Amino acid sequence: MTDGQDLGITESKEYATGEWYAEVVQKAGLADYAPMGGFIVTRPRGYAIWERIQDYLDGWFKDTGVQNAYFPLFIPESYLEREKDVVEGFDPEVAWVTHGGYDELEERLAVRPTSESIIAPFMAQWVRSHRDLPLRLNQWCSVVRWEATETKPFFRTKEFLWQEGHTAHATQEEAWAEAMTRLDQYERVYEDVLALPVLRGRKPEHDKFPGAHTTTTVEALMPDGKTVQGATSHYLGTSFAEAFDLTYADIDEEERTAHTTSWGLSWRAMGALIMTHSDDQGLVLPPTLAPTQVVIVPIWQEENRAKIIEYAEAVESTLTDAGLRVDLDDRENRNPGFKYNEWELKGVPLRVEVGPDEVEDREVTLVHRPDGERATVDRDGVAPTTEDHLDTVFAKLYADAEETLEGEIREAGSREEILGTIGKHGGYVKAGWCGEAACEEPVKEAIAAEIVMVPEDRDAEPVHEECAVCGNDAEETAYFAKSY
RNA sequence: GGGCUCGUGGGUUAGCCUGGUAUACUUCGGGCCUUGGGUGCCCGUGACCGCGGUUCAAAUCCGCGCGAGCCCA
Repeated sequence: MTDGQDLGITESKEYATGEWYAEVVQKAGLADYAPMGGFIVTRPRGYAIWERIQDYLDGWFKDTGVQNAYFPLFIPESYLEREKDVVEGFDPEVAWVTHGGYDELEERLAVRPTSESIIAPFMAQWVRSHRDLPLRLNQWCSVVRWEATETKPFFRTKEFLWQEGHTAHATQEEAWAEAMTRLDQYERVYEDVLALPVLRGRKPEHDKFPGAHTTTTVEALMPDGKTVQGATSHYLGTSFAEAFDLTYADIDEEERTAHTTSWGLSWRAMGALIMTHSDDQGLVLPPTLAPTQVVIVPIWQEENRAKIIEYAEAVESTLTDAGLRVDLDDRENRNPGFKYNEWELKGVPLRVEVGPDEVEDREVTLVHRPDGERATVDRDGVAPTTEDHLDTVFAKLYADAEETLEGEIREAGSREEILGTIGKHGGYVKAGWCGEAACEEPVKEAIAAEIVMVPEDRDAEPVHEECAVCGNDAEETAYFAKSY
């Protein structure tokens, strides 16, 4: 036990989720709080996770016709105003630059809260004919939204890292397909990389991206029963193209307005990752993202030390040669128990122990981070065996998260039942809904739960015939949940 | 938006009520010791969130800020 030494995690995930989360983020070395409220410093171990998420997504984007570009951090006010819905949507949380050095600027500059209004004008310039379409641009950058509400590392910070994709297409069908391709990729990155099952859906009309025709989302459920909007993909229709004059000459020489999309995933994905898999021992990472996938801890006595280190080093090169990310922890002044605890805190998915017993029998002992399961396996073929165990660790994480999700989708037929069910269990509650934002209000007021999504398929039959709140005919199924 | 709690070396913390010398663990640097779940010893570096007030004297009391966390809306 720690016995007064607070090297590890001291808060309980189950009983003090917020404090626990803050402690994991800091003690696992992912981030520190910056001197300005609402900002964080991302440390190398945290940034490495983000880089891996980037690597996966960026590769898929490029495989599907996307090109990366970079647009300025600042957006002139006059540009921002060209799409009035966007201005109104983000106005309260835009940070403004008013001075350059000692001089007041003639026109103030917005720190981008999102970049549609600076990217679209250039897309309009670059698109002349149908031959220039589709145009698919993406940028990895940070944006600033001056949130009034409380912040939490990675989940909600005033500046956050993300990617924003912006595309233009000749037809609605193509643009819609584009939005779906990106939603598929977001679902895939959550499920295959982060080991987090998600729900796919649409945002209700009153909660769409400002100016969008349709906003689609992937939602992940956190262990405290709140949902996180994991990523969004918007079909913007022609409204943005109209505002920015993004038109093209079609094959029949007619001038037509393009259909556009935008889509983004932020480092909030990391917040969901940490929150879901980690435990009272500290960080838990899936092998796909862990900066160190395997840590080798040698266990020696004075007389056999050289032999054991040599054996451990050989195991290290075998695993490294197989392409795994391996650390050999041969620090002198730390005993094995200390090292176990430290690497568990830092989220290394698999530990390899080699001591006199293993050397004697030409074996190694593997220990899974999530549950401590151990297996002693042959030294021969240790690389493929280790890879199998890493796959198993991933599967365990996914299965746990999936089990949680499946048990947390419930139904309710009345306002009281919605309130009662979410109040008692958290999670998602499906209910019939007439489509009026007004029917969300009583639920929002009472327990701060919202309609976080509706089914992707607009024609899907509602779960009940009547709106659970007003009793009128239900148009669709609303998923109510508390949200991060 | 409303309420509550908290802020002391890099991390964790004692001291605060009852004003006067700041405690310990850990990290880090140096030295010794040496390992199957946070090993022990010695030396060293290192802190009272900011501003104002009360006072001979403020980490401590008061006010205002800033920051963090929680609860409610």
